[in-house]
Amino acid sequence: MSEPTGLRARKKERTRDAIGDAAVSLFLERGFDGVSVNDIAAAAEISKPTLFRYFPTKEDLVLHRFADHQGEAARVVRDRRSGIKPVTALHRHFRAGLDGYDPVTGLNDHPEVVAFHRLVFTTPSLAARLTRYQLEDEEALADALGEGIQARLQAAQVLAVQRVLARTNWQKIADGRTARDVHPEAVTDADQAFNQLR
Amino acid sequence: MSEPTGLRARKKERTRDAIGDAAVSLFLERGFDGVSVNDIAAAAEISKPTLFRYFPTKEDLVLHRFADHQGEAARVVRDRRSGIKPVTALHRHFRAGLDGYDPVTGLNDHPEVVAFHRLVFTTPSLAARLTRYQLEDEEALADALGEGIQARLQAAQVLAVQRVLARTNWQKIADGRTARDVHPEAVTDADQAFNQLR
DNA sequence: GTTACTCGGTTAAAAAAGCAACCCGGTCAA
DNA sequence: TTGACCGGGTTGCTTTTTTAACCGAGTAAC
Repeated sequence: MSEPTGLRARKKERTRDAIGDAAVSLFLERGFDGVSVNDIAAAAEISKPTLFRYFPTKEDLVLHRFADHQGEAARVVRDRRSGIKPVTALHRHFRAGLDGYDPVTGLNDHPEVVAFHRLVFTTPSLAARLTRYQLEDEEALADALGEGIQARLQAAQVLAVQRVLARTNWQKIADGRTARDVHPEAVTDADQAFNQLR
Repeated sequence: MSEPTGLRARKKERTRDAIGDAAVSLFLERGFDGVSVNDIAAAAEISKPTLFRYFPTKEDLVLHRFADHQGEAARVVRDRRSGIKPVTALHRHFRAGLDGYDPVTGLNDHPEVVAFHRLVFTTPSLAARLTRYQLEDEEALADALGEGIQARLQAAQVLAVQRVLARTNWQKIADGRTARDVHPEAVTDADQAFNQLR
């Protein structure tokens, strides 16, 4: 099933994970600006140049978790079964994320996850960089949807919807509610939003 | 206190330990000839050339634990306090090893240690290589003792004594007795042997 | 009696990592 | 105002590791 991973690939992935995990846990502990890249490199037991070989900027040390979902929307559209409309496929995918309490839907009450979201949303440079990721995502989705202004508009709207839904869910959880408790209204919100898109 | 270990040195040491540990545990499990160097490299998650960069031959994967004590006798003689005769210093050092149940004295009943000794003593190529290590050790000790045939003879005798004592202890433990039980007679054996050397 | 393994060990080239030194913009103090 | 740090990144050079291919000896199959 899984590709025949050589030693090289396996170790690279491990190093990447080690850096990312060390970074996030330090950030959650002392805040984005309270941690230097030197600290992270030391914690991950790698050198500074190596760190920057894996992550181009300090921000990416946080956002790689979003970056890993990069292009997901476009993929969902491309891989949909024939006869299914793009928006429907995206709707179902989001719904599945909700049911699985996927962190990207905002519907996850693990303390670490909610702290992580707070970190991202309350650190300006991170929020800024995040929107850049979302723009790239939007372009990819637009390409998957077709050409012309119609596709671009729809892509923008879909991602805007997802963004709002995720933030809404996260906000409710940040206010102290549990994911299971919020789940029903998250579903109806999503149904309503996606239905309006059609 | 401890040397300023850079990343490089730290990782090298870890890699070496990983290889050595993987090798020994596989050998104990399936015997020296039941394990290929490829198996060991795979278990240690390194490539075959890397393995041979750390250990020149397959035998050394086992014997590095002895190699780590290489030159110890010579060092004991050189570092003895003034007024102490070499044989006395070596005697006291061996006695201290006995009291600390140092594996090199054979007086250690940890299952892993006794299995390890059996592995070494019952695998011809290992036993052969081990005597080569002991010869080097002997030369170093001879140099520490002085020059001429006198020093060489004494070095050979001291190491022969230690070898016999260690094997005797190990044999008793291999027969099922505990190290603590064997300890008193190990001490009297050592006292007798070293006294005869003077 | 080839052929085709396996196993210990080596080689050459290329990828990756380490190290030290550096650039640039900020900040704080003399 | 200068000068000395510290922060995020970068640059070159060296060391380490992976990879794939190979050698030479043994050995089992046909």
